[in-house]
Amino acid sequence: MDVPSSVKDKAEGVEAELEQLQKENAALRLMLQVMRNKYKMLSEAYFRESNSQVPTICRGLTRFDLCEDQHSHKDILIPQLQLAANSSQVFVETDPRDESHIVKDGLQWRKYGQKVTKHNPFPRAYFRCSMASGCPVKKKVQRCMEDKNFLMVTYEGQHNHEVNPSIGQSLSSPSSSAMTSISGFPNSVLDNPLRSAIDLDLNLSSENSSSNGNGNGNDDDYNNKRSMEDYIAVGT
DNA sequence: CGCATTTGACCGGCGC
DNA sequence: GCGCCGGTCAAATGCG
Repeated sequence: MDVPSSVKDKAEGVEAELEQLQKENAALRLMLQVMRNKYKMLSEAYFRESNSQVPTICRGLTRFDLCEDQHSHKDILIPQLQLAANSSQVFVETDPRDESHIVKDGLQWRKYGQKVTKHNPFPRAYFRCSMASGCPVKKKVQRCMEDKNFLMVTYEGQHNHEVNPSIGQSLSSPSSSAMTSISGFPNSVLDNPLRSAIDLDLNLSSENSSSNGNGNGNDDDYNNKRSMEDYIAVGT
């Protein structure tokens, strides 16, 4: 019983895409989980602080962390978001056995410390930007406790030098197969939480359309991708 | 030999 | 005041 090679190719293509989508789905689930945790912490902190009338400092919380329920807390969250405007967090999928803390984000970093923190058994590595002398940007890299396949990378500060615009693209290079920006990395234009969510969706589609081979897919591939996306869109 | 990394020591902020 | 914890420093070490 012969199966036409074109059908076989299609099936393989769909399988590959399915695998890719499953990876992305895992990344999104993880992100959602982290967001839930942070939102829970934030809301608890807010209700605690609002009782005592003491301003809440929410360093480390980012715009996208808060967008999930922004409509109900819009008024109180905005000042806190501005406090965190200089920091951002991304997730990078890596081999869980890889302990190098290396994230290929297109910048040069110099490691200056490593610590084991209380709530995460995995060591946290501290890096400084070494692309220009005196650049104040730092990043922290730590394996995500919820999913060992991901590194949590926290950037702080703004570069005092030119940053190649293509760096943003390198963030989702094959070496980091699922890199999901949580919020306002200085070189990514994420002006508001909703924009972040929209970008995320667009990335899913655009990554799919370029992830399968040379990026010059033929019409069949295109149709397969469309139907797969349509299928997923209907299913959600 | 120069530069990057490692790692224990140190410091400052915060809560009790 | 004390202890805990996260972040940084700096000497030792490794590597090209």
